[in-house]
This record gives sequence, structure tokens and C-alpha cells, in this order.
Amino acid sequence: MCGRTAVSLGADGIRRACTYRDKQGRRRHPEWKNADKYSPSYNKCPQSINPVLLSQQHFEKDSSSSEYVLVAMRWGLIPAWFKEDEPSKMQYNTSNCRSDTMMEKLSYKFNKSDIEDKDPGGQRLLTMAGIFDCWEPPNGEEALYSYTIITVEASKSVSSIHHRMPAILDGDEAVGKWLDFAEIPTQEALKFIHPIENLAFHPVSTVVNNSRNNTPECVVPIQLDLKKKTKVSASSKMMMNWLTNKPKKEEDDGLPRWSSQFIQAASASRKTSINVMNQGIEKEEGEPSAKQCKNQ
DNA sequence: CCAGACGTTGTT
DNA sequence: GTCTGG
DNA sequence: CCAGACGTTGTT
DNA sequence: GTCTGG
Repeated sequence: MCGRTAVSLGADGIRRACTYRDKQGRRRHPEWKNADKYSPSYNKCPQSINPVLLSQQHFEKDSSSSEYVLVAMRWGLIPAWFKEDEPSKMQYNTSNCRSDTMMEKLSYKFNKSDIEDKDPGGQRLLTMAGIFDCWEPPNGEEALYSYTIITVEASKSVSSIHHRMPAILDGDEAVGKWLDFAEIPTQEALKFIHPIENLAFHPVSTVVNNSRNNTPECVVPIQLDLKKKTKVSASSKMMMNWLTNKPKKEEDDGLPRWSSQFIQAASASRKTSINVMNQGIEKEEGEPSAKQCKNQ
């Protein structure tokens, strides 16, 4: 639930999808710090590099709180004080952090930085709240930016499939407040982090389970057919075709167009089908299938 | 004082 | 069972 | 998050 | 780096 995602927009598409209005009300696009480190995928797992939107003030103290930048960061926070020479030596899972305890956790506590992570789904990105840090490897290699996604109790609608969900910032105002660390400290900003109902979701194929798979099949809705195997519906096939064949230009294009409506309606967000499928399978066949009841 | 930890999810 | 790699 | 490994010595 | 446990 909170450990896999997808971003199909390329660096420039992300940049345009992150269009915002500054204090003067002008439309702006955030600049990328390291766009080259990011690449889109239908299957983004912890440790992958993803687009993170944050206040320019993290880099330039005098800049306006309404100026944003994009930084490609590793999913799974490596705190600045981490002593080993490789991120993979982190013993603990820091891809998520619980909203209710993050202020007491040593790994997250004095991270000066609020962040927000931008993610995909259609033309409107799914904006998840997180925190980041910058770690300098002791061996003198390049600094690594990394982040963790905050989790909350599942909202009512989501609780039918899972008991936790990512903290989602629903709308520009919420995003702006979360990013404005100078005006609103983390402690305060956490108060408006809450489970949201305004979410669409659908089951997807177990193809997504293997993080090596990176095809539209990872995000396209499937029909949960309680009898027999699950099937890809006709409309899903259409969408899959569309995703597969859409020209390169369009891939990197965050601007609304005729097809975006389709995407937005059909896949505003997506979830692993496994838990839902379990319910189906157990009902149908009465098998408490051990394998499938594993964690997420 | 020093040593050692520093995390989440899910499942039983 | 638990850790690492994707 | 899930999938896949989980080991050593010696030889080609 | 900072906190907790001994």
C-alpha cells in the first residue's frame, strides 16, 4: 500500500505538472536540480529515484517561500548522520514513517526539512507528504538526497483494502503549507496531515509485484473476477494500448489534453490488487492461501 | 559517563 | 525466518 | 512494497 | 546527530 508507486511522466512532464502560482500569482514551473538522475517507471519501489518537490528556501535562504524546486531523491531516508559508506547498509526500513510518531523517532526528528513528493496517476499528480535529508557519504562521494513517505491510518474508503495509507496533500493549498517550512514547522504541518477520502483506486495485476516489471500492465485496472482468473477488461486494454503507443513527446507532457481526461478518470490512482484478490479467492475457494496473505 | 540504537508493514 | 536487491 | 537468496572450495 | 539504557 505505501511501498510501491508509479510515475509515467518524464522529467519535463513532471516539471510542467508541478505548475504553481507564486506570491504574485504568476504561473511558474519548478526548476530541476538533478533531472538526469530521475527516470519514469510504471513500477517504482523503495530505493528508486523519484521526483520530490520542495521549497527553494532549502537551498537559498533569501528566496520566497512560494518558490519550488524539483530534486530527484532516493526513496528510503538516509539520515545525515549515517556512518556507513553505502545507503544499502541502512539496517532499518525508512521508506515510510508514521505520522503519529515521526517527531519522536531519531531517524526523522531533527531533519530540518519538510518536503513533499510528487507522484503520478494521471495528469493531476498524487502528492504525498514526506520528509527528506541530505547525506554525505564518508568516502567523499557525491551527496545523496533521500526521503520517506509519511503514512496515516486508512481513510474510510481505503480501509476496505488496507489499514494504512500515504499522507496525501489534497490541493495546492495543502501542498503550499506543507512545503513552507519557514512559516509552518513540521510539528504544525503534521496537524493537517490526515487520511483523505478524495481518492479513486482500482485493482491492478500482480505483474506489479515484481519490481523488474515496468509496463503499463502494472497500472491498468483489472477486472476482479471472483470466478476463475482475473481478466483485463476491454477498456483497460484500450488504455494499455494508449499508454504503450503514446508518442515520446506526449510522454513528457504534463499539460492537459483530450486523453488526459481519460487517464484521470480511469486511473486517478492505483493500488496493488493483492489484498482485494485475497478476499475474492478466499471467498470463492475457501483457501487461506498462505502465500498471498503475505505482507505489503 | 559510554555504548548502542536509530524503522515500517503485516501477521499471529 | 530474515535480509538484500529491485 | 515483493522476489529471491540464503555457501565454500576449487577448477575451468 | 541525539536519545536511551546500563
